[in-house]
Amino acid sequence: MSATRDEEAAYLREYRAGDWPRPSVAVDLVVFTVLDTDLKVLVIRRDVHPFKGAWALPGGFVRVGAGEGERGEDVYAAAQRELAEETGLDPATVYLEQLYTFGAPDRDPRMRVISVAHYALVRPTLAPLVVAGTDAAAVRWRSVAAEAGEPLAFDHDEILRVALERVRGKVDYAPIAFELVPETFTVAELRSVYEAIKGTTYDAGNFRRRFKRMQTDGVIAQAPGKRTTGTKPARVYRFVREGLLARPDALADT
Amino acid sequence: MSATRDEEAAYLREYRAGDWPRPSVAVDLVVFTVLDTDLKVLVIRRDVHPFKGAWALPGGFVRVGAGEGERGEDVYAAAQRELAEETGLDPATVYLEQLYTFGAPDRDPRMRVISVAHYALVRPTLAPLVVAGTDAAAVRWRSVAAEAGEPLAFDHDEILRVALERVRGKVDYAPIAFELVPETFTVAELRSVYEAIKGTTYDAGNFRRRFKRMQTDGVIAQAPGKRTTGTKPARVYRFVREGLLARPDALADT
DNA sequence: AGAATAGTGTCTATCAGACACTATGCA
DNA sequence: TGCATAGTGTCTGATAGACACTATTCT
Repeated sequence: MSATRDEEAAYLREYRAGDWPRPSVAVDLVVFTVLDTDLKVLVIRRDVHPFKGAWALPGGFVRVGAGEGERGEDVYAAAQRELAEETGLDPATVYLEQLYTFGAPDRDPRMRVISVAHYALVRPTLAPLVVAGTDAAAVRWRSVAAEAGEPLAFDHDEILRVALERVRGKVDYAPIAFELVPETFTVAELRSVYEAIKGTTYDAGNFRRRFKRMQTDGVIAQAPGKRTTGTKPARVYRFVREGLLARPDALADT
Repeated sequence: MSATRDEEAAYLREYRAGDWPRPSVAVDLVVFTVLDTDLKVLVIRRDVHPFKGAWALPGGFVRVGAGEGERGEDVYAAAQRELAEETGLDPATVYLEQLYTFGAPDRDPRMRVISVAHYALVRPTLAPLVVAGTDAAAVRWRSVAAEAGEPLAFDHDEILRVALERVRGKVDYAPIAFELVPETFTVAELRSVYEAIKGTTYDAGNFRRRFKRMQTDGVIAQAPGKRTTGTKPARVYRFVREGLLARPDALADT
């Protein structure tokens, strides 16, 4: 056993990475927010070739060390870094999760690029802080509605489609809607987020009942004060992350 | 617009991939089956360094073209190829789906390797066909039970954990259990698969009711003949893949 | 006063868990 | 004949959808 370990140490000392061709690995980001009861995705206008002038998802390459001891950054760290660089958002304030890896050989006309897509959820209170990064001519919150605009660059329409599918599915069993409301929120505000994500309407009364269940489960707690969006001021609540600990398996991924 | 396209064509003609360091990209496979009412995962004994002699998940590198025109294979195709090479299974007869991408900088002691993990579901009727591939000393169906054996090589215990989580969650809303029974099956056989996956027991009567609902929904159809596993022979059924078309959004990923 | 939203309560259908029960084929 | 498994039926509690209704505040 120890002999095997010594042998392995020797093997690793002598090991030189073969010269098999390697792909570039990128991260692409599907950044969502909800503005005016509408689900939006962040797109940037490409300032460089290829697809110069087209809208695209933000993204960039994973930094890989040159070999000798230096290994580079984690894939998730790369997603966080690109989020900060390309949008100006602080990763600590944003929900970020790996989505799917897209590896078609010709998805980038320049060379072989395998992209590990992630999606992010940004509170509407933070959405206005977004600024264009260095290699983008502009940033825009685009509606995810089907009719919304020209095709995106690369396979980004496909990535967006998968991200939408994921978020629409996950919102039913994981507490991700809370990542798309301000720190404190009213029942109607949370309902509006669900409606924007699912693309349907929910009965106000029934949604309220669901809301109350989350409150008795300790997932939601009342916050001080009231907020008046329309006519009558409404109570405000906040998300209790620790409340989830009471519910088994609710931490599946968050 | 056309000017831009010409410009882009020229750009691509001139484009030479930069010499940024690139990672190796691999696929790892979590291959499940159910044998003797127990969920098993396929592990191979490593015949080479590193982790020589340890059990590991099957896997291998994605083939990337050398550049000039040749781009190499799709990531999913690489997973199919590795499945065939390392286990002898025909990818056409096996359910295979991308799981998650593992990209910690030091997950492989040799060099930077980013692995796109997939999971596969193999019918018990095909499980005995598995044979060891070229760079494995042995193959084994190992129980996924927590107490089952020594740690796996690399971060494969973590990959297995994520795969289990995915399958346990997905079996409740997608028809993946049918990939783990023979072409025709009894109610008890399907129940046994659910029990193996979830690690619990289901009331036979209640499960039967659920089964019947799938039948009226057109997802399951009765097949000719009966099968006798214990005492009394039971009716056999088959999965009707097209039956899902009647149910909206049931095709989410399958 | 009227409009609009906040908030409450009821009826019904669906589904899961617990469990009692009958039916059938094999040893 | 007994036993194990196949297969049926009932009761109860939780939840979602539809919808009627009251309460409060702003204009």
